[in-house]
Amino acid sequence: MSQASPATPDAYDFGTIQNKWLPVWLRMDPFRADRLAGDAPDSEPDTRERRYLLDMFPYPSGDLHMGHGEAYAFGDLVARYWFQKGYNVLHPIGWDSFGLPAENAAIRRNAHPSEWTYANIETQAESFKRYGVSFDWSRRLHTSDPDYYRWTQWLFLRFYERGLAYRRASYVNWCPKDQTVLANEQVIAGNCERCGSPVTKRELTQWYFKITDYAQRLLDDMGPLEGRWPERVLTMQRNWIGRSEGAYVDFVIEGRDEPVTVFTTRPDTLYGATFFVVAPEAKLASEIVAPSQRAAFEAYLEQVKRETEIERLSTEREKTGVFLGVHAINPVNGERIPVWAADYVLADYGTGAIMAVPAHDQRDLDFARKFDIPVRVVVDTGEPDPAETGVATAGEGVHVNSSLIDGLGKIDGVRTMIEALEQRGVGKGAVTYRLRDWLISRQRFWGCPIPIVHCPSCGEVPVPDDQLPVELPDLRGADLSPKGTSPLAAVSDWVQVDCPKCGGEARRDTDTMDTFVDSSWYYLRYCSPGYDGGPFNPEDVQRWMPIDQYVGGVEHAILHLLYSRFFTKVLHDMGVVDFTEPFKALLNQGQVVNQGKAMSKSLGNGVDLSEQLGKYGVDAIRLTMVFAGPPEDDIDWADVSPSGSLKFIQRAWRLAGDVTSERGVDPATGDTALRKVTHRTIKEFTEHVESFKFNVGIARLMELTSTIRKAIDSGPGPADPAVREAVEALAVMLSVVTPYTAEDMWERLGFEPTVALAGWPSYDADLAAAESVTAVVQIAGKLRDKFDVSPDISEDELRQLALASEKVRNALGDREIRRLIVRAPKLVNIVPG
RNA sequence: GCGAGAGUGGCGGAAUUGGCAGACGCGCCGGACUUAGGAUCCGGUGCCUCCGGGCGUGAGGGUUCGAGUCCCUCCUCUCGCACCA
Repeated sequence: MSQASPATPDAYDFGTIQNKWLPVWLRMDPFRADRLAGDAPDSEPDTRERRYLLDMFPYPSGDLHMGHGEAYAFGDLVARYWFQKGYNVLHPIGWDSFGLPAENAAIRRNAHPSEWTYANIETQAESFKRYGVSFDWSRRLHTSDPDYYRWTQWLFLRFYERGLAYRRASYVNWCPKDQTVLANEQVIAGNCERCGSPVTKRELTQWYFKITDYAQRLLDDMGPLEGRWPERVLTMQRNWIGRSEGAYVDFVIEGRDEPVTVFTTRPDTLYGATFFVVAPEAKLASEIVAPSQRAAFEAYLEQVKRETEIERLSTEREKTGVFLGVHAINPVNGERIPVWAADYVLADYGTGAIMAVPAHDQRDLDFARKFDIPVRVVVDTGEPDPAETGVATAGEGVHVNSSLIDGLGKIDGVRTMIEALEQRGVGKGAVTYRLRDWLISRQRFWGCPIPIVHCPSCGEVPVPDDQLPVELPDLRGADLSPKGTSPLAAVSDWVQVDCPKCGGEARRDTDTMDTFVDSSWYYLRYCSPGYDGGPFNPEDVQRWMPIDQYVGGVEHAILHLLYSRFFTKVLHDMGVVDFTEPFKALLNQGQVVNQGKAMSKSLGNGVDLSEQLGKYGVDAIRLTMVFAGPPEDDIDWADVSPSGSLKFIQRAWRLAGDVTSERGVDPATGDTALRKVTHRTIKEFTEHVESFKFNVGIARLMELTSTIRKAIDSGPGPADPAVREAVEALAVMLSVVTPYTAEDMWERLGFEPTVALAGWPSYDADLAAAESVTAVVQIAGKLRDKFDVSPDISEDELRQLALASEKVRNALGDREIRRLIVRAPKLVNIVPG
């Protein structure tokens, strides 16, 4: 098509149209936020109502792909709709430009990560422009720019001051391929979120953000997001945070002064505790192990450390463990119970130790049966004895063998037991969360350096604000290959630094931050991109935030979205923003797949966006994405028809060339039947856009297009003002999906660019209202006749019409009418006797 | 195992409060115009049919004058979490 002869008045050629309008738009730059305010400092402000639409910014891995094509088609549709509605719209773009792929590419090519990164950014920027996305290019940012990461570091230091950034030694997730640690959120089913390698554990000292301090608020603040975020994202976040209620209980360990606290959700089963388990990696385990058992314990610990997360998490796996040679004292009955180390207890959840109640917890029962530990029933649920069946009775029942709570049910038992524990000072009611602190340090080069100096005499010293940014050294040509420690550690003249506090010799922290830190605040930077008095200008953030509509993939349901919510709450507590949630509404677009499977090189089913654009043009591809189905559903490229989209676009475009009436003629003198369709379409398309039912909206535009075609060819003809009215409205509505075609139609209709700011068409409610509706007559619920009636027909009139119908009387025969339901104006149901 | 969501033609998908099932598109069939058609336009297209009609929204039951929609049981699929005490 694009290779065909250049566009003549009757031949649509998308290549010609794209080449014609793209330079015009770039020159006009029509999508600047605050567009009505001049650039002069004393100019009037843009007082229109503001809307902030944000698409999740891309990672610059090569050119844009099909997934980008889909996501940005949806985001752009909404943004362009808001522009047409006359809002002052902020629709920015930038790049999440730190990250491992750049580093790995640099290692392969023996180049600097920035070369690969910034080259890809330029490629993507050009592709976005060609794709016709309505960005405000003046606000572009890259998280790998020192101007940006200076403020990432600044924020880190504010977190540090507030005790929300800290370092500790712990067993952490380790990706052996990427040679770096990972946050809990970045381990997907035991595998590295990035590269898919099985994750192992390592004991390392790492930086954390104390997101657990915000667990309850992260839960509570989801209330207002209900209905405006996808339900499944909210559910996933709730599950991830994982609040659970129960109690802390203190157990004395023989030979140790300090009692050991455990968390349990079933304090009511305390009398059924027959052993005690400590996580092998927990410090406690090696502290309390008896000398006689130390060798056995250490062998076990080695074995546990070798296991990958996948092996460890497998539910079929047999329980393992080792007796530690000591006993704990049950605080309610003084009973001595053996203490074991077993890896089914996690070191970093609760207190890393549990009381085991095998009768009423399946995991404890599995363990007890394997190691011949007694099972004592303390809740009678009416089910058979767990010791015999091997099935723990975890449900509700009446307490037995439990002294002070005998005879009580679960709820009363829990309450009474907590009261008793509190009275004796050996426990208390408690809430814990599954959420862990966010591990943010990474042993890689291409990220934001952690602005901390380690001084032999002063300890951790923050880099003073006026010395930010701590810039990455130019490691061109250096060895970046992963070695398990940051490549920065090898750059001695970068690492060695004077201590900001005492001036003595000190060393920089050599880890870089998780790139999810960079992306946790970029949406704030967009509000005042050049600002150098802080990460953002609070006044500008006040004006634009929170984001009215966020658009992006569901793969960030927890990761990025949870982190950003956390950041926003911290900034709120710092007093610099007055909102607590960054994203008022969220739209998750689905994935583009091919032949039922995710596109991948190994499957050979990849579809290249730029190739599709070359074949069908930008508009047809965008339309195909939007028309394929609901935005949140996956699109199988094998099931959709870009050529069908192109056909429709051409049909619409030709209409503009057929209009022969002049601009500005009063459409009221035009054909009423066509006007009704036009106005009803405007009404419905608007509603469908507002409710994100874009595919249904497009269907209405297709119907309008057919109707106009008929009006021109076999109706009132091309000179009728109603035809012009219809085509103008069609062009403006299409502009949110197929901007090039719409612009060209607009020109053919005699207007100047740009159709993008032409203003959304309004509709006449009388014309949009249906003049007649189809009433149906059923007999016993089966359709027997239908006819057109006025929408405001009375029940009586409708009943008369129905009973008078020939078809109805035939079908009814001589049966009695037992009941008659009339729902004017749509339905009559006759129930025969 | 736990949690969430979804099952509608050959396909993608439509269907206010329960009220014409299958909008729109793809594909397919037929026609027009053509030297030609992988262009364009027009028409048809859920299944069965003795052409009266009958049957149809994963299966079975229920509520109702009326169920794709509400309730119960089951089946299948997708996604998330996965020893969280």
